[in-house]
Amino acid sequence: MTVFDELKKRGLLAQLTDEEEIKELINHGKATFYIGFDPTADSLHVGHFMALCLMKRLQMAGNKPIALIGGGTAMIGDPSGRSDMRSMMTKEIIDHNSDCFRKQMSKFIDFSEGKAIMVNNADWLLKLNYVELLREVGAHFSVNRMLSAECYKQRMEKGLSFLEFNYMIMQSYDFLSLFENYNCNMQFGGDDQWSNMLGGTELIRRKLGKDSYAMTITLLLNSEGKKMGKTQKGAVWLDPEKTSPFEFFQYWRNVADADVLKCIRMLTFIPLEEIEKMDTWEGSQLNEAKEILAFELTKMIHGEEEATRALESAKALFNSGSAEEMPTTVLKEELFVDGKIDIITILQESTLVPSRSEGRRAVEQGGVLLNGEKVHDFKATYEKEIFMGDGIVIKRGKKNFRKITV
RNA sequence: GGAUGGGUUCCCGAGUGGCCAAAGGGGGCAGACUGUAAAUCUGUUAGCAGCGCUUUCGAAGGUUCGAAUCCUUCUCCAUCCA
Repeated sequence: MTVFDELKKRGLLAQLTDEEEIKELINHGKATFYIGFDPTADSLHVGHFMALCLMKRLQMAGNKPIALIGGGTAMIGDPSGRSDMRSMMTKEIIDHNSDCFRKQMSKFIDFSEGKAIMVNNADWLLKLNYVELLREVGAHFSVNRMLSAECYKQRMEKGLSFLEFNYMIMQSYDFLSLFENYNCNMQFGGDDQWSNMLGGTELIRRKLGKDSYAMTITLLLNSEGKKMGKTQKGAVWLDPEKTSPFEFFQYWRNVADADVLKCIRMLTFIPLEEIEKMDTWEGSQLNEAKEILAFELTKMIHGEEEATRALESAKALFNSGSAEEMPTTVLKEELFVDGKIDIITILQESTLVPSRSEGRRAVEQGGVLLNGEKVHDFKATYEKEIFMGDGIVIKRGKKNFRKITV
């Protein structure tokens, strides 16, 4: 199967400027393409991961990827699909984030000589001269056209600053520079980038009279139409310091039935034939598929060892209620009063609850278990002795476990 | 620059002097049911040393026994006019 067909069958392709031409180029390894990543945080997340996978697949097919870190565009902030303005970041933070991105990306993509390159658009964007840019680039953009772009729709109601309005120009300029300096003839990205990417191909056509191509990948949405890879607490990060391998594993282990197969197809490298077999799975059998999904993804990002550990922990935890590998909290000596400690303090110390009030509620509603026994009284106190040795296992709700020792 | 409307808790949104820690919905959390899924039902959803206290309605001042609500200044947003 050709790369193009594979991408298509996995449901990764969203919009393309010229299907035939793109197919031809990427199937024969003739494309030099770029994907931009704005360093808006100090770690990549799942959305970036999809783009990196695409990069990897195309690299394996002999195409040359350019990973562009948006050190310059991050100074502006992409308004696409957003309902409010991004907070402005300082140069220092952007530089730091760029470094983090660079390190994480190197784990997935082979940047050795000739295989792929990494560039930072701060290198050319920050040097631009305003008037010159307006004459050279700005003249080729129609404000009317830009405003009618779908990506600004929400912002047309809430307000759009001139700063952000220029984002499209910057991204288009990036494509032009890469086209001229690196023979980059294609740009890929998330589907929300479509308008910005078209801006680039248009600019290249108008300035240089040459053809370039753009293709977007489907945004990973769940069955409710929300972006996946986000939790109440924020994004699911690739950095193990920000989202532990176990949490990462659990996120995927817990996706809805309706979303498992789609995730496996779009995110993993499992051969399509195998995925097709899973397609017939139903009911509780889908749990197996979820386990595969979680394991595969954890393996890709944190390595096989961590993935196995997460899998084992999860199994042990949900079957017997205990496990070797579990987030552990060590209680400090001063927390004990007369050799005792109360349940609320334990909950709070272990970060199972954010406040004492919530801890009290959790106990009152019967959501707290200590070594498998339901805690009925929020005033319950415990002797220091029971935390000795292996300690105890405390559980809040169905899925939050913590081991407590002294 | 001018006119008008507006900023309420995680989000949307009611509330125009005491009955307001603030209706309703969404989301979250917990319980029941289950398959670590979905749907449904129930409870809960500012913080604390539980029936009391402390902080909260864009910010700072003021009026009042008492302010989310009235006044002043500031600030931010939207719409219309320039």
